[in-house]
Amino acid sequence: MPAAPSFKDKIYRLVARIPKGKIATYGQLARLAGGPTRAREVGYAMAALRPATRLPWHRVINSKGEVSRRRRPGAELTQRMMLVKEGLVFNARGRLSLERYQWSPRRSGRR
DNA sequence: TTTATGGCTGTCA
DNA sequence: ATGACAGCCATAA
Repeated sequence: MPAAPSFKDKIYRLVARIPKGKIATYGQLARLAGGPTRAREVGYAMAALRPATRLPWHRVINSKGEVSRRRRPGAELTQRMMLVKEGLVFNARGRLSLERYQWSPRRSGRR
């Protein structure tokens, strides 16, 4: 029997499911992983990814619909560029419409 | 141990 | 709209 996956692992699994052209917020992922108050850990989990990861980490943004600022400036521009490349459109204030782009996971094997 | 720092978020002024 | 604050909690030092 496999050990229960950690919160972090659940987050990674969820991120892997976000389809191209869609985004999810940190808080949303935290809720889906069963830790409604642990959004910050989601951000932490993203920050811990290796540069070579295949996870679509760039599809994770904050609740305001914008790319979060980080410690190392510049990387956020990369993220934004990747999203634009996938066809998402930022408005004049540098935000994405959550209405339009937020991912709604379909109930599948999870649970 | 304690303190500081985050890729966060909701509430309130 | 913006900004301060308080919860949140894993990591690092």
